[in-house]
Amino acid sequence: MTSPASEDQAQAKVARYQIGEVADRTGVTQRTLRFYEEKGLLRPPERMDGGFRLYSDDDVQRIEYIRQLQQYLGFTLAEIKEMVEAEDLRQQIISTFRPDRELPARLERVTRIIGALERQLEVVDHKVEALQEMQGDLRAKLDRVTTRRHELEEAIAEEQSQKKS
Amino acid sequence: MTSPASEDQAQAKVARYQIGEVADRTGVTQRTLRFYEEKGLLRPPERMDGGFRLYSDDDVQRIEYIRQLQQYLGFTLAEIKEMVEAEDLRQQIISTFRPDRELPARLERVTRIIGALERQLEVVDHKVEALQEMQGDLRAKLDRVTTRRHELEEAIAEEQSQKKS
DNA sequence: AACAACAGTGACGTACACGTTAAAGATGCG
DNA sequence: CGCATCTTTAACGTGTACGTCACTGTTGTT
Repeated sequence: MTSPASEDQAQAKVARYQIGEVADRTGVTQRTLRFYEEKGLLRPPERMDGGFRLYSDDDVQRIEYIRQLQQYLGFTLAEIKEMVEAEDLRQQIISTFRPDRELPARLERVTRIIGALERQLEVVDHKVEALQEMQGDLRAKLDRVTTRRHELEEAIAEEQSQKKS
Repeated sequence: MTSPASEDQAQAKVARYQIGEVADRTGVTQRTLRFYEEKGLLRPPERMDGGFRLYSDDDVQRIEYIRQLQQYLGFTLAEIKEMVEAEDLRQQIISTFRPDRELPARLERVTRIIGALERQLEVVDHKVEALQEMQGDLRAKLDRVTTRRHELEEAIAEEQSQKKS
């Protein structure tokens, strides 16, 4: 019974996926998954005996999060790395849940997380603002041009009716 | 009097800037300005006799617009090119302001502009939505973590007062 | 006219974000 | 057990968005 000191929680059904399946599920390539790991965006997943990567549902969620940040929001991988590192810190604190002792250390980590979150929020707020301004501009332009189309349509209709007469 | 058919509007004070000044004003490098021109993001500006580029206020505005799209909104230059091309079409229509004849052609151009604007709006709407969701998530996380900080602070304060007693 | 400072055009270099082989080992299935 | 399929690492290739020379030509100042 010399188990390597792990897996004691009732491991009911912690699903694990190989890289191929994760790639299919998330829509990113295997290469990209390894790349993200290399760059520190993903924590090194477990491995099976042969060395194959085994991803958890958490990992899958995180990959989807990364893609969101990248594709829809235009963050660079470096920025995303900072953001997910903060996320990691949060996870650590949650798992390190011995509710007393080392309170000052815990306080400090929490404070750092708050700082990171605040910085992220600032960036996001700024982007939202810029985008909403754009949205307004675009809508205004669209309105004006749509009006012009109506005018043109009417002008053409008039021309047609004049030809007929 | 065989002028090459141009410049008849009272050209009161159309300011022109050389590339260096434009670079300073907009914060982009000269190299980038030439690059944008090469890629079709900026219309080729006027030149003076020696070949130096002369930018207008319109050009400067456009450069700032491009930077907004790129930096805050995460559009690629290819996407931006599409967007500013639509803008160009609008300008052309405004300048080509002979109010009758060729009405169907004008209608078609207007319709194309509307299509482009609608596509842009769709993209922007999507991004705004994604960002606002993020914003909510971040705020929620921040709330939770801030609560935890208060708890920790109180716990520490308690510990302190116990030491004193 | 001389001269520094600025601007022009290539051409090559670079950082990011992956894609694409290539070669070798691991797994699943009949 | 054999064999196709999958996964591994390593190395090189690619497109985007510029940066960095290097060298030539242009402008403003004295």
